[in-house]
This record gives sequence, structure tokens and C-alpha cells, in this order.
Amino acid sequence: MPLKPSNSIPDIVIGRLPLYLRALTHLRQEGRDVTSSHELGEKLGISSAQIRKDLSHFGGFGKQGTGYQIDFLIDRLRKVMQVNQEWRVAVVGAGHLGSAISRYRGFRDRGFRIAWVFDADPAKIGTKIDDFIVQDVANMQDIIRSNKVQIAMIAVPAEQAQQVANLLVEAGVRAILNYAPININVPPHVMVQYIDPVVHLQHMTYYLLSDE
Amino acid sequence: MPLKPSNSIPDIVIGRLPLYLRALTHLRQEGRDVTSSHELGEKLGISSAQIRKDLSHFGGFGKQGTGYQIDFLIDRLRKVMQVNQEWRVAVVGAGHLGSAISRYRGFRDRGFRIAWVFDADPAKIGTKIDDFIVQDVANMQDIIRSNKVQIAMIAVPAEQAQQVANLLVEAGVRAILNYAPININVPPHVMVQYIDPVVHLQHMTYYLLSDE
DNA sequence: TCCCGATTGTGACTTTTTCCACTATTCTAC
DNA sequence: GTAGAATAGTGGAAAAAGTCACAATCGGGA
Repeated sequence: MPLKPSNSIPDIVIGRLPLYLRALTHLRQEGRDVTSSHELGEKLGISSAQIRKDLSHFGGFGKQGTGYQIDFLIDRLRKVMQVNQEWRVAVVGAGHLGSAISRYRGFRDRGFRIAWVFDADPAKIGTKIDDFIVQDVANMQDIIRSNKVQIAMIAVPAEQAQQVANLLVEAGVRAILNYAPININVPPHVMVQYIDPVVHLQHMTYYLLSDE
Repeated sequence: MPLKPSNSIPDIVIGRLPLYLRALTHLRQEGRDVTSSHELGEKLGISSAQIRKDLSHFGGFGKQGTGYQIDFLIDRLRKVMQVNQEWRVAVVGAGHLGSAISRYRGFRDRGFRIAWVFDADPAKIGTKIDDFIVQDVANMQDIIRSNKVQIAMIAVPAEQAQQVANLLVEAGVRAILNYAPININVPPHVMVQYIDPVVHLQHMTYYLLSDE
């Protein structure tokens, strides 16, 4: 559901880069300076050859015999994924989930800043979530347009997700992270990714032994 | 990170089944009785051949010329994924995210029931989240053991995720959904899946045009 | 200086996944 | 009853993804 076809690097490779970046950041936090494809692979459950091949798409980041300089590799991956800048993100939906997302501190140092939270419920509009004030969804398109917001997260009930997506797309959003458990239709130039815990759970229950 | 190797059906196929089930449920909610691989594929952005082949792993669920009886297919998929029963799930972490998860109504009719919420913070232990009371994580292993809990969600800070996972595994949990943005190590008989919004966002920013 | 162990980057190969296209079947309309 | 349109199921081809294994290179130590 993401992807531009034009580019030569497989999307599945792009999808692993954030995992590499995350693992590298943890290694650095532990004070490490250098790592190897083998070590990284162990941490991630991915073969070392895979990691080397993935990284080689973007140039030779490592040194034979030594491995990868962590700081250097982090820097390069950030640039490749364009998270060496801060993307401002809009959140639609200020319910339990939307609030939790908006309060989450973990976006900031990984390239994203929640900058707006929208809701349609008059009882929620104007209330504060941490720093920001919940905005009326009626003003959403204006705000998105004037701020050139490219990324939004949908945290509304499934019934409203498509409608919200339509508004976002019309206002110029190019990337949507949809927490609502429903597939949404968007034009080809817009990317959508989904977060649905039940999908993961059901995937796992297939393999579980039901002992009841 | 899921998977038993023994089985003959590819894990990637298993991973799509929840998506099929979700789309079928929506179709039924719209009052539809029958659908086709083509329609399903359109909704999901998957080729119709893919869907037919995936489903054919589990038997002939459709009828040539007609398509798939939605109720029947839902029933079969539920059985295949073992979500025709209700799995009781433990949530570890009663912060903003853990609370939002615990309050979410969407698990129930898809095969899962949040049954316990644990936290280590004395200020949170004993407080109510909807119906249930936040339990002391010190009692977690006992509760998991005596109730034979097989599934847990981790919603604690990254630093504590591995430690929590260790406790869960030791107590007999077989499937973990980890919301903490860190890879955790578990024995091979335990499945782990991850939810990290930043991973999805970074995946998408690779393709965005940074106009700043 | 030279050797040895470690590790990358990569071409070739293998495995997995997806797609194609065809047959068989079903339903509807006439 | 028959023709025609629609659609599942499927074997095999094609494409994609992953793995292997080796040459090249690096750093450290004798």
C-alpha cells in the first residue's frame, strides 16, 4: 500500500530501513560505536546477507573487516528516508486512541512532530491535549493546505475513516497512517499504511494451540 | 517473527487472512451476501488470483460462476485462524497507550477480550479502566499461569519491554504483540509481532517529496 | 612487515511469491 | 434447454526475494 513504482529499489527493502535505523539507535544508546551485519541481523531476526544487500542499494556504508560505524550509518539512513528533518503530522480523532497518539513522546526524535489534532465532537473541540488544542475538523482542510501538511494519522471510528481520508487527500495529504480497521480508497499518488492490532493477533492465533 | 516452520502453508498467506476476514465483515455489514475474488481484491489492493490461490489452500470455499458466500467464508476463515473462540488477552502497561488499548471496543467481536491490565506504578495499581482494575505486575505471572493466558500485549516504555517479555514468556505466554519500539528476544516457540507507527511513517517518507 | 581473523559487497543460485491463462462450473435470460 | 457471461480453482511461467559463498579489504598483533 505504499510505493511508487518508478524507483528501482524494492519497496520491501525500504520497509526494512526503519527497522535498521531503530536497532542502530538502540545500539548507540548503549554506547556502541561500531556494529556488523551479523550483530544487526541477530537483533532483528534477519540474515546478515540480507542486511548487507539492503544497505548496498544505497552505497557502501561499511568497511570490510570492521563493520559499520553506527553514527555514520544512522546519519545515512536518516537521509535516505528523509527523516533528518522534522515532518509535521496531523492527527484526526481525539478519542482515547487519538489522545494517546498525540501524547506519545516517541515521535519527536525519530523525525515526526504531531502538530495538530482534529475532532468533530463539539465536546472535544477546544480541549487541551498536552500542548495543543483540539481543532474543529471543519477547519482541517484550511490548516492542512496553508501548512502544506503531507502526513496524517486517522484515529476515528471505521465508519468515518473513508470520509476523513477523502478530506485529507483533497487537502493535499500524501501519506496516511490509518488506525481505523478498514481499508480506505485513495488516489494512486497517496500512500496508506495500516495499524490494526487485531490483524496481528489473528495472524498469531492461527499458530496457537487452542487448549479449550 | 511469527511462524512455525512445520506447516505447509506459507506464513505470508496466513498474514493476509485477517485482511480478508476484515473486508468480508465489512461487506456483510453493508448487507451483501456474496462477493467475488475480484471485488475483494479491489477493496484490498490485491490481485484476484492471489486471493483465490490463498483461499484454495484451505479448501474450495467458492462456487464457480457465483463467487463466495460471505457468511460461509467468514465462518471458515474464523475457524482457520481460530478466532471462532474468544482469546483472553493480558495488557502490560496502563499508561496512555495501554489505557487506550484496554478501552478499545474493537477486539471483542474479532476474537479477543482484554481480560487483565498490569502495571508496576503504585499510583496506577488499583485504579479502574472501564470495567477492570489495574493489577500489580508482581501478580502477573501467577495470574497468567493460573488462567493459561497465551496472548499478551506490551505497552510499556522501550527500556522495560524486554524484561516484561521475559516474565510473560516464563509464565507461559505464546504470542506477544509489542507496542514498544524495540526488538525483543524470545525463545523460538514464542511469536512476536510489532506495532510501531514510526516504522510506517518512515517507510512512507522515503517516497515523499520534501519541499522544504 | 606480514599474517590472520573478521567482515563487507556482490554475482550466482535457490527459494518463494505472484501472476497468467485456461478449464470447469454456475447462474441467468430467453 | 441452450447460449453466454461470470467466476472459482489450478498448473505452470514469471518475477521477486532471499541465501550462499567467495574475493577484496581492513585492523591488529607478532
